This record gives sequence, structure tokens and C-alpha cells, in this order.
Amino acid sequence: MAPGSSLWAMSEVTARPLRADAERTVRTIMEAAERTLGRNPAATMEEIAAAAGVARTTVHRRFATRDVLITAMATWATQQLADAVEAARPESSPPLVALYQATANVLRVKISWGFSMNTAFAQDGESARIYAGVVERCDQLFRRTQEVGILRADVDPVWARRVYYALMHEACQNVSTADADEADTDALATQLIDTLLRGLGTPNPQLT
Amino acid sequence: MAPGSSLWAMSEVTARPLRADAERTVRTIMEAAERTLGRNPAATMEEIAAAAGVARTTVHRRFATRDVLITAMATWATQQLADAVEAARPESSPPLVALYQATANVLRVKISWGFSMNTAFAQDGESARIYAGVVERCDQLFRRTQEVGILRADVDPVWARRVYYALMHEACQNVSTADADEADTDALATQLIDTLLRGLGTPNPQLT
DNA sequence: ACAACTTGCAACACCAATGACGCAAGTAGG
DNA sequence: CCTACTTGCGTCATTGGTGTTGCAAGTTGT
Repeated sequence: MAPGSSLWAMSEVTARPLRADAERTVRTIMEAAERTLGRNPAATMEEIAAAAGVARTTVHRRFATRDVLITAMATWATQQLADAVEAARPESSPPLVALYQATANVLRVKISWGFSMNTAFAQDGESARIYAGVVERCDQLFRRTQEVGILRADVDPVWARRVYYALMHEACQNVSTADADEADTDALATQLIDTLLRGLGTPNPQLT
Repeated sequence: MAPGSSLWAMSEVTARPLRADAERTVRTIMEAAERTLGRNPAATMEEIAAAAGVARTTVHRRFATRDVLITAMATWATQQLADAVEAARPESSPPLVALYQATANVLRVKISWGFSMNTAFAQDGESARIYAGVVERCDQLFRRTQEVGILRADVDPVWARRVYYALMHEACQNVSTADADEADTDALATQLIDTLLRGLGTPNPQLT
């Protein structure tokens, strides 16, 4: 998302912009919802409100229904995902560099917004539109990677993407939101790409 | 689970065994619940009952509360998982053979009981006990694989197991429960282990 | 300082899901 | 064939989450 943009821009344009403190509240609620629903997807609005340190009615004031909240979170997370990929310059950087960069960036986002991103897949509307662009960019990058010979030519592109996503998802598990500092995500990205390209086996295994 | 064992054995021993048709009903309900909850984890007991072709009250007759149903499904699925691993003779067969066999077997189970197995992780009680045994067996197998040189000696065992689980989980996605025939699971297992050991990159990539 | 906005609180209506009954009709199995 | 078991159906009470409203107190921004 472009710097300086407001959460207000995400919803209908019918309403006028929120006051500074209200906008802060909206973000606080979304972050609390991410944490809470991440632990328990069936958490109640009450629990989310408590985690955000606001009254339940305030949550409903900002997000009319539970669905609206979920959708807003999905859109927000998807936008961050798109920014993370874009920041890696996936079509101008050298493929391997872009792959590494994108992986590290996306990991950072996914660690903080794992729940929202997972639900974003099932959404349609704004987040679907954004997500389609991300997939497009990723496929481009994978194609470039394959052309250059980093990825084997005989691997099924669909399988490749799914393996990549799976590793991404797995790398985020058991990483508390707090310790998502640079070093960690860089190390994770390195490990992830190494595994993706080399696997875990020995180059020439003897089948003893 | 040993052949001939009954679902009755899973619950408290206080009740007496179910009649044949009742036991069939229990299985039908669990299978329907797996399908229904697999699509939508928040599905109601009504929907589950409908999917099973029985009245909602019948579901409650067999599973007093929603929790009891979930727990029963988790236990059942975990037991099938344990059997799948055990059938591969993970400590007597050659490591690579056992790994392949276990993978194929587990895939078959996981395709049909994905939801229940996922929830089983969070359970405690019977399914946790069974699952602990499975983890034990898997770790043994991984250790043997590493000793023999199939798995690189320098890979973190924890990361290895997580990658393996992630690939397993991914391989099951987008595979409808119906087409889980031998050929498919065998092909999946082959692809999975190949990716696990060799990765997707070229042996000697040039970083153009 | 003042107007506009935002929040917490308390109260309310509402609804869908849960879980429990009893009874009549149907089925299993000796 | 007869007994015991099982199921469907209708019905009921309860509960917990959802979403709304009005008002008083506090905050923002001009």
C-alpha cells in the first residue's frame, strides 16, 4: 500500500475520513483480531474487543458485522502481501535475488498477518483482485527462474508454486509475532530457498 | 486399528456394544462430519446430520455434544494414521522403502480424514497418546534415513520433519476424496519424496 | 474555547445452534 | 416371530453470540 494512504480508502467512499484517534482504533482492532483469531478462529467479537482494549460496541461501530471485519483484514493483509512482492522488483532484479528478496519480505508479512492471509484465499472482491495480481507477478518470477536454469525445466509449475507456498506457510509456524526481526526472516528465507532448490537429500544417495 | 475392532471400544466401557445398524450409523456420521467440516469448519450439527442422511437428534444420541464428536473423529483418524505408519514397518524395512511406503499410506488416510487429523494436533487425551507414538516412529525412521546417508547429515531434524509434514499437507490439497485410488497416492508419494530429497533446482545452477 | 467526533457503558431484542425429551414406527437378530 | 434396540419427528428450554441504540464523558482539531 502506498505510504500515507488511509484505512478509510479501503471502505466505501460514501463515509468521510476518520479522525486520527478513530483510525488508530481501527488498526488496533485489526491487529488484535489477527492475534486473537490466529490462536482461535472461532473467537468471539467480545474476545477480540478485549484483546484490543476497547468495548465490544466500538468494534461493531467500526465494523458493522463480523464478516465486514474479516473482509477488511483480508484486504489489508493482501495489500501488504502485494507490496512485499512488489518491493522485490520481481521483473527487473536477477531472478534469484528477486526470489530471495520477495521471500524474506513475504515472510515478514505472513508472520504478522497469517490468519488474515489464509482467509483471504477464500474471499472475493477487493482482496481477490489484489491477490490475482500477486499470483501473476509470482508466476512471472517463477518463469524467469526456470528460463535462467535455476529451477529445473521438467518440474510442474503448479507443483513448484504449491511447494513454495507450503514451505512459506511452514516457515511461519511456531514463530511468535514478536520475534520477527530482520535476522530471523533472512535466515528463514535462506533456509527456505535452499530447501526449495536443493531439497534435503544427499546429491548422490546410496540406497543401502 | 486392528481388524475386527469396534467403534464401541473407543468410548467408555460403561455402555454395551452397539447393534450392527447403529454402529454403521456412527461411521456414517463421522464420515459425513469429516466431509462437511472439511469444507466448512463452522458447519452446524444440522448440516452434518443432513450430510449423513440422519436426523439431528440421532447425531446427538451417538455423540452427546459437539466436542465428543470432534474428539471421537480425532481419535479415529489418529488411529488410522498410526496404522498407516505401522504398516510400512518403519524399523525393519530399508529406510527409503519404509519412507515411501509410509508416505503413500499416510497420504491415503490424510486425503480422507484431513480435517480430523488437523484438529487432532490440538487434542489431548487418547488421540494425543496415539499421536505421540506416531511421532516417535517417524523420528526413528528419519534418524535411520540420515544414518544411511539418504538425508544430508547437516540438515536440522526439526526442519526436516516440518518440511516433510508441509509437503504431505500440500500434496493432499485439491485432491477430492473420491479419486484417492492407488495410482494417485503412489504418484503423489513419489513426487513428494523426490521433492523432499532433491528439491526443485538444478544440480549446479548458474546464477545468470 | 468550541463544535464535532469518538468512546464506554448499560440495556435491549434477536436468532441460530445446542442439547434433552417422549413417543410411534421401523429394524436387527436370536 | 418376538423382544430389544434404533431412528425420525415434533417439541421444548437454554444459551451464547450478534447487532442496535441512547446517553454521558472524554478527546481532537481548528
